[in-house]
Amino acid sequence: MEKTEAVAALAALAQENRLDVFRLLVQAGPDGLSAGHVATALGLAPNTLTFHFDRLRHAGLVTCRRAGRSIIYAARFDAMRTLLAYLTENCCQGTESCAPDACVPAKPARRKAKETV
Amino acid sequence: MEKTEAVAALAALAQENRLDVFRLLVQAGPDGLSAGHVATALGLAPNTLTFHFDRLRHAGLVTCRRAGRSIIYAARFDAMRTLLAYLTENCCQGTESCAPDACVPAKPARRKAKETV
DNA sequence: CCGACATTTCAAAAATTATTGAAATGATCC
DNA sequence: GGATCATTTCAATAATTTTTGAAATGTCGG
Repeated sequence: MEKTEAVAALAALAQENRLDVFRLLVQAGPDGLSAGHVATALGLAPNTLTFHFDRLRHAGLVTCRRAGRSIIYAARFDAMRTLLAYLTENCCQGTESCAPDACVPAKPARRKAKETV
Repeated sequence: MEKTEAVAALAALAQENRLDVFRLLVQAGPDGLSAGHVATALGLAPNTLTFHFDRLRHAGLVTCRRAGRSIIYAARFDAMRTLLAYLTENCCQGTESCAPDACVPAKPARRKAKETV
């Protein structure tokens, strides 16, 4: 991942409304939500929301597709993972300062027997 | 983690120079680097760097301590992990859209027998 | 085709953020 | 104590970003 992309993605997330939007989409899963649904859920003006969607989309963090007269936005999970990996690249000089538990699923599947201390 | 903190941390990272600074500190490990060392490494004016350090510090992403006439800055790995976890909270509705490989260590220690495919 | 709805576009104003240069602080060396 | 080095503070300017309101586009149902 290039630095420019990472900055774009972080800048896209570094705003209260957009962070709300993105997390809502992340929690909604791959199927996404309509623009109107998001606007209602978060209480944002539709044109303001378009502006924020645009920034998220240009940052590569969401995709959109038309469905009838609505437009459905969805989080790009691959982009999110790439970003997280970029932040921790070559981290901690081999020390264990950085634990790998980045994904906290809604439904905890099953815990491993024991972590590598 | 509160939304406000997350926005602060993301905003702190959403700037080219600060992202460089933070990643340099992340790669330097828990011991950190002096302000001057960072300034030289990245070619930044010392007062500009102070401004950026301040933002990183207020966002809780770095700590600083004095050592002689230098001041040593270090990444806060705990804060980084908390932020990453916040982004992926309750993610993907149980689908596997979000993989857990957030930490890519500099020196690959030893590979586990087999990854969970 | 017309009316209603969902979303986007455009332009301007308001707010926030980054960089700069000069001067101040604090620690060390002689 | 005075010179020197490392970093910070302060104030001003420059640049970017967010919000707003009004009008436009595209889609559907009758």
